Amino acid sequence: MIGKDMTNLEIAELLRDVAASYQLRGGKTNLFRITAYQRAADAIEHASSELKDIWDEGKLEDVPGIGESIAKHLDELFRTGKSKHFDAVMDNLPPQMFSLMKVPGIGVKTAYKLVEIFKSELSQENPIRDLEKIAKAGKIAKLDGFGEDSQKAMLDSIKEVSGREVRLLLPYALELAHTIISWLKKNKAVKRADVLGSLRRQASTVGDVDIAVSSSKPISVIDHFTKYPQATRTLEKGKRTASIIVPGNKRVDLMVEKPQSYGSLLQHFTGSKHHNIALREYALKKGLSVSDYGIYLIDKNRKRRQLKKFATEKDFYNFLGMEYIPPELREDNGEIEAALDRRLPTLVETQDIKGDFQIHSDFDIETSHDLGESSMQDIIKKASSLGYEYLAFTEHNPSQRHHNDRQKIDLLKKKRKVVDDINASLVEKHKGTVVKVFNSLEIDILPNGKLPVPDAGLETLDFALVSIHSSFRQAREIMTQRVISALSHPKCRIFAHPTARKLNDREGIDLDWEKVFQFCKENNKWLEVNADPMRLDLPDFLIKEALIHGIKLTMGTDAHHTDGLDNMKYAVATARRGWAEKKNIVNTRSLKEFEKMLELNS
DNA sequence: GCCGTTTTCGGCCCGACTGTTTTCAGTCG
Repeated sequence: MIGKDMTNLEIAELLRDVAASYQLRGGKTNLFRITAYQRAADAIEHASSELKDIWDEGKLEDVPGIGESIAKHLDELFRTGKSKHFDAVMDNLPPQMFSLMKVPGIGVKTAYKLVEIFKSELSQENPIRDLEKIAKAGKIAKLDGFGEDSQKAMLDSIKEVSGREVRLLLPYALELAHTIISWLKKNKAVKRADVLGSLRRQASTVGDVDIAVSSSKPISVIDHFTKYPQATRTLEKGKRTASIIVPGNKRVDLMVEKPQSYGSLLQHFTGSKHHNIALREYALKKGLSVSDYGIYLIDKNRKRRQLKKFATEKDFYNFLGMEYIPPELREDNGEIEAALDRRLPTLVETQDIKGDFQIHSDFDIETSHDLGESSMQDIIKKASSLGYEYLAFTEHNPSQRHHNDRQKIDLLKKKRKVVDDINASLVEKHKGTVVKVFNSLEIDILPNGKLPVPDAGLETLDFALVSIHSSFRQAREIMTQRVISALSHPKCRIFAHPTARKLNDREGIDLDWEKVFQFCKENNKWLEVNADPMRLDLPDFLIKEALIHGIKLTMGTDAHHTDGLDNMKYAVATARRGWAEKKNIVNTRSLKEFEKMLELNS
């Protein structure tokens, strides 16, 4: 494989393999080099742009965790397809061991030992499958340092590892978490239970579910937890924590803490790991040692003296001289510095939203894509119940293939009249009643950047969304021009689900975001945060970039049924992860303000 | 190997659980 073609994930994996190799060759002397490589791997895996592009711009060393040395090796990797240094470190180590390490419970030492012993039986193509055969034959239990229990655990892990590829989307993860919390609350010893981890930080997908319980009887709580009826296996069970596997091979972790220290546990277990590490490193410099039990004061000899406990997270952050940091921001992305300077954003909330800007009704304009299932009237009723003042009907454009321009225009005029009639009938009964519906449309951006709707059709609209539903793999320059060309029409105000990604399914398109951001800023175009749990698009890291460029966002649920309007909270969550405030979101404005913004450019 | 609101040298987050052990190594989050 040429280095240039490597994805961030593949490069991260390579660096982790290098770290593992160092661990094997004298882990003691290389202790910090190992963590350095692991940190670099983490940084690259979480980087918001492709490392290749960062390398193109000569900015490898700007990535935190990549210094002079690793940058040099990566440069060689990108130029020539390999790094002599990485190769030398991994030289003489059997490649099978790196595969075996993908099985939970098998680390560097175990993997190496297994390959040494079973070298002839472990193929390079699928060593995990071969290991399963070996374990099934009972050969693991007979080894020094292993037994029946570890052999069984190994077999269970191998069985689960293949089914764990797909990460849970937010709604399913939430449902799972709440089912388990309901079960936990059947135990009287449970004072309080909370969803923590990446689910509390509202990440777009969730790998496992973390739950914290406040209780003075942890043993009883843990015992009850491991008896969860749907659990397929107990992974571990201690005095304070436990883990189970539930159907779908999802892992659920539990931690229990006494009420007086519960704030510290919430903080610790919410993560992210990187946030906590950065926080603890900062604390150390201040003579404080942070753990999940609280904060220790340390003396000159680095001895821990006194433990300060925290019942709430707010107390915890304030003690460190910081503002309370909302969970969505805890990614070690500048939030600690901002919290120290008291300049954290006041994040947008669901109740700030005054309208939904992507809804598909069942009004049939003969679209090429899917039609909505609910009537305009039912949607208005639902929107009113959510406290909205306005909304936009954004069915897909009439299909290209089955209509000539005349027919498209007729269809759009028909819809215009229906929307006008509805608006004439709407009266404000009380605050939070929909008083205006906008006549909009979600228009495909054709591969050549043109719109499948003639100008006379566009004229019937209040404003339009444009989005990509085909030819996802165009080259960056072509794709960028395609988007800008479509957005150039004065009626086109919103670029909907801009990356076109589908979580667990499809990567986003390749765009020159810098150019798109600049175009949007200069021409008063808005970027959508799509609330569909499969999309959550713009993604959080691009939202943060867009806001730095001074771009405004809109929020739409992409609902095809009245139930879909309830998804707005997921768009809000994604925007919060991108540091968005109320003022950054167009549909937090009053109807009057929004209409003024609309006139500006149309 | 990385990094800097003490530092360009001397630090580097903190803890739980398991299995096979007689005090701990390995793995994980």
